[in-house]
Amino acid sequence: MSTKPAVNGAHKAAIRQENEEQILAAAERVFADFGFKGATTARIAETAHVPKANVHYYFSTKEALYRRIMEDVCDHWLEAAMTFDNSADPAVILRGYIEAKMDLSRVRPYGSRLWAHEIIRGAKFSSEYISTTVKNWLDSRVEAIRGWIAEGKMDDVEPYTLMYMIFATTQHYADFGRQIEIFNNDKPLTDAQFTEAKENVVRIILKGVGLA
Amino acid sequence: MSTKPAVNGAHKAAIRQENEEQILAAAERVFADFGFKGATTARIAETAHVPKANVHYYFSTKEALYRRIMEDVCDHWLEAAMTFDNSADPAVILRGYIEAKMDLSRVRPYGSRLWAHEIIRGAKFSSEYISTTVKNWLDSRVEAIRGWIAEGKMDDVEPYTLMYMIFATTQHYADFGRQIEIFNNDKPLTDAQFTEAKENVVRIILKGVGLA
DNA sequence: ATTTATCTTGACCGTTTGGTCAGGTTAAAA
DNA sequence: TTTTAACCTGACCAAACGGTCAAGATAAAT
Repeated sequence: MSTKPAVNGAHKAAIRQENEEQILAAAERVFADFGFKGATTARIAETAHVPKANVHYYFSTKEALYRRIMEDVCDHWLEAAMTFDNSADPAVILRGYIEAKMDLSRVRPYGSRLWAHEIIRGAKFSSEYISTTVKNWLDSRVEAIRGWIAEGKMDDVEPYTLMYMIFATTQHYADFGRQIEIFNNDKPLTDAQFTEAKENVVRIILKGVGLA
Repeated sequence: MSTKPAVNGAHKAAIRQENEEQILAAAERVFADFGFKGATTARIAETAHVPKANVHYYFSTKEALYRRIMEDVCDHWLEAAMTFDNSADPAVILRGYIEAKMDLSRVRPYGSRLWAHEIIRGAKFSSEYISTTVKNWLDSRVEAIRGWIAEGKMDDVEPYTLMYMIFATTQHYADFGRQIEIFNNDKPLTDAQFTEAKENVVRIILKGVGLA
């Protein structure tokens, strides 16, 4: 019985896609909460509402699953990175990048936390990605900032320090979200509060480097 | 044979103290690197150069050891917090606090990383400490900042956002030290580089809030 | 209707984990 | 010198872990 005739093997493909997505979403949460070693396949399975053996059917090992999620996180990060183009006005570019990173922390906090775990642990899985892709991107932005400084468009600040400050502050809203929540009387920041925080971060940094 | 006569039970006490210190130092490193679940008692023992059973002789459980270290970390944090007094000039106070926190990240990076693990995981062991001691401290500093703003001494910025920015940026140099190292051509920041970073962080933030 | 390929899962396995303990050693007290 | 209290540790254990597998269910192809 059953089985929509459907075109080709559409149903099977849909099942696969839905299960993979469910497992990936669950794994992102669990890895973010407990780190690679602390996360258990049993908990990932439970969170995804599938039996543990099914997790291994779709992803051969725990490490394979972890690497796959790290790729996704990096893809999203690269997307935000692209908002930092070299064309327009420095103040516009920095504002856009800071806002994009703040929004990323708001919308995908688990990815940021996962990244934090990975780095604190010593970047065992991703040191190559950092030392190539990310470093190349960062170095080119640092050069852009040096150019702006040379043109007298902004203060003479150490560019890496500025970039680290942006990384740290924006990601703090994801990585230390629980702490912020406690300080905010055990309530998550409202959209209004978050928007206010975002505006203040932009304002302080832009003024701090002489762009306001 | 042997046994320096020594005064009273001085030798035994010294043995106890040295072993406890060795185990605590090892545990701080291992917990910081792997988080609570990821850290193993075997690895802590190995790092401390004592048999695993000896770890349990001095600290009943892994959790007891973890809690003890969290206390030590909090004590150090409180020390730095005390540099943020309400008396002097806002610029002097903020500069002093930022520098103290930067130095803490440099000298005791493991403590900062341990804290990061703890918060990312949801602050299971320390939410009470945060919602009482730390929150009281933070709220009183926020009030001080509001006072400075009211007196026209600095820009009208959202005080929590400013404090989070200071937390995030200063702790970034400990928590994401490995990432910074990779960006710095796989070499740890030299003292000169770190001093430059510290000065830049102070300068950008002070100017950013209208204190320079 | 039959075959084939994919999906599903309870039960199982070897390893690692936090923690225990008996029996020994060493140093302080009597 | 003897006794006592503290320190030390190899060997061990039950629980939890990542991963496997055989056997069944379901859907697509023939």
